[in-house]
Amino acid sequence: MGPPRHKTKARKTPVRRGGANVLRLTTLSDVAQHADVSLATASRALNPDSDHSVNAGTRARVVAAATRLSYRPNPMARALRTRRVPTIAIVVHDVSDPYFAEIVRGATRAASAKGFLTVVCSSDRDPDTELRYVEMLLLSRVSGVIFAGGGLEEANYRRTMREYGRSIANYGGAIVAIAPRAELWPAELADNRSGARMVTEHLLTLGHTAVAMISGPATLRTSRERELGYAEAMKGAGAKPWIVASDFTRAGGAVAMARLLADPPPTAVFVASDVMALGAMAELRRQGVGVPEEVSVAGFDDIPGLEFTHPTLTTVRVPMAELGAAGVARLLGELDGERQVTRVRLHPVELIIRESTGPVPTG
Amino acid sequence: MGPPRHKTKARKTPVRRGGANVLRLTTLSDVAQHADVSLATASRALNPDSDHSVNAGTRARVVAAATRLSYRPNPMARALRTRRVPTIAIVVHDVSDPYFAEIVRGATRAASAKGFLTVVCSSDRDPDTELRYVEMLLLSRVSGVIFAGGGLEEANYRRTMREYGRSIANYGGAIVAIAPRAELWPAELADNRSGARMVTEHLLTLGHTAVAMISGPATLRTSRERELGYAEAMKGAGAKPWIVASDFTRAGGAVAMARLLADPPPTAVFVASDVMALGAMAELRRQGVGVPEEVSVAGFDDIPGLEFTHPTLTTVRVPMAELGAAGVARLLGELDGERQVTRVRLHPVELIIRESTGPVPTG
DNA sequence: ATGGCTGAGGAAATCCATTTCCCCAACCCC
DNA sequence: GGGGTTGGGGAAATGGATTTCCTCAGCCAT
Repeated sequence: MGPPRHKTKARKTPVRRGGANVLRLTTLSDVAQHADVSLATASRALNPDSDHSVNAGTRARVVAAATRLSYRPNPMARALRTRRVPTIAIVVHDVSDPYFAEIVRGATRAASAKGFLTVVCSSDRDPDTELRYVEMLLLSRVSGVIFAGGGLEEANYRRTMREYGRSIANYGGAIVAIAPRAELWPAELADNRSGARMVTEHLLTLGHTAVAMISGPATLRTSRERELGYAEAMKGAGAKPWIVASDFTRAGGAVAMARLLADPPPTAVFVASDVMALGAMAELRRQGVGVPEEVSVAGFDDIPGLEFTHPTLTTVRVPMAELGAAGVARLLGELDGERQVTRVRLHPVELIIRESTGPVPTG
Repeated sequence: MGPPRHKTKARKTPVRRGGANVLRLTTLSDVAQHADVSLATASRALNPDSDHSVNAGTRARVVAAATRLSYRPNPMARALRTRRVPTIAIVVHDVSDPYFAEIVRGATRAASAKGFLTVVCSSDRDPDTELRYVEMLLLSRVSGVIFAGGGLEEANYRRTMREYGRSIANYGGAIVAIAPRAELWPAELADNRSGARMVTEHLLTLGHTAVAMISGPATLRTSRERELGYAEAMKGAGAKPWIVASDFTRAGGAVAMARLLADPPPTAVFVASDVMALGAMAELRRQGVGVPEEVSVAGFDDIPGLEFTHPTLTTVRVPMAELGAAGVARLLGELDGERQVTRVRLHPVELIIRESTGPVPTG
């Protein structure tokens, strides 16, 4: 191999410190030495996208050395220079909600395929928790943030979030939303409004006129979009909208359904999420109300496992995992500077008719 | 403030590069300048755990300056030096499985309270995927890894995993398991065996003698532990064990139950996970078998929402979120060098009796 | 008074990859 | 042949915090 031409400072004997045998992974300078080139050339040979060209032969030598030593760049050192960690973050309201869990699954899979790790942040729908998380993300210089939960309506929250967003953009990070947000970052959204309209129309077509809706908290934009679609369909049929708001949880669905059953009950209920719908169906069963014989129920999202409920639940399929993956793809695109023409892209949803909806009871 | 006594190299005029207005967060050297001390002193003043002492007055000056400038250490620079990122990882089989989702929720919450971000890795129960993830984690120098999914039985997997484990330990990272693993890292485990014994005994006490078990894949240690508890209880009652293995999914549960119903069916079934149990119950309903009138069903885990199934499901409560949190606590303890006397700590589980189990049918 | 120790602070090395300047040779064009 | 470009390579700065190694003053014991 001959004597090294460069005086890249030779490494001292293998480091040991604190008595412990510290692992030393191979560094770029090891590679440079073995390939008999300078650090700069080694770096350029391995990052071909640079503007500085490298002779093909030299590059081959470097690449060979890197392979032989199974060199992996230290992400931290790289991050310190490039000001970005090869990690993305996904901010959800609650990982243990099947809707978000599914999104997270899609996102992590897509991210890891591109060599990115995924940090998951559960805000518990609390503006302050969410802001604290985003601050941590910003300080850690994650490459990007995907907001999977709908935006919250609160003045301070909105202002601070916008500020953090600017900071992230400043260091070269990107932000993408896969749920409706006032800040209007580039977004990949499910077509909530159409979905709600479709499912409501399905219920109307079955002959129902007293179609109530159980919606989520008014502070969540997702609720509002789904309400909008419902209202449109109802208006189109000349029927009177009838909305009860509650939490996006099983218990929330049960409570709301109990409230609906107190008055002369509707013959059909559109529930703004499957999780709530499961709670609502449990309440109906508890009160001995037949589904769909007495009351039809439809949900939204198509979370996994609805084929195993009784009766199986009619719903609107939101491509959750695909949304997560699309969010990642969009994020990485933004990082590469690809400005999309359409800032907000709508993903189609699909009506899935199962057993929980049926014709209006006669008599 | 007077002329600075130290020649900490003064920052050049605010940086602008690439035309973009790049945000410059305050650095330690800013703090040092404002407090009129050297970089080293500033660092030591803000990290009091060091062996090098700092005069109380000096520390106060530094802290004041840091507060005034709202200084936040750059995690990447710190990581480069300390060889560890302030991030932990949790490796699960599938985030969208409610069992793991719940664990992840507990873990992320506990981690963020301590200032750590949490990356989530879903292995899909594939040894190679899991290994790939762990390699990424190792290269990223995460502070620690929590294995939330049971270990897989495969020669190459075990060997490589052990190797990666050594590497992680070498750079000062920690590993903790919250599911049984042959590698036997420090562990916080649910008492699977006792739980399985308890629930089986519950069924036996109700008068059942033909108690079958639907278990998970044989390659998963979690399955094996639960089988062990079941077998113990059966043997104790002089009853013959009867195990059918399947996937840890709703579909897997349904398939296994169908198989059990083909032969002269059991009067009670212990299902090794709630998710499988939901599938099993759906299959029973599909075939018109009454629960618990004809067949009693019990699950394991107590995933959220079982109060809303019909009938509500008897199960064994595993403190999932607490396990996640305990894993984080244990991990951070290990990082601080606290060796626990008990490498493996067992968390008690609790039998939750609901509607799906009842006395053996007469006649 | 002198050697040794401790408390407190500073300069500089370190972690490792990227990037900015330079430099040199070869080549091209008047 | 002189001046200008370009391809290819190197040295050193950079990013920001931690840590090692010094230094110095003050204090105690001999």
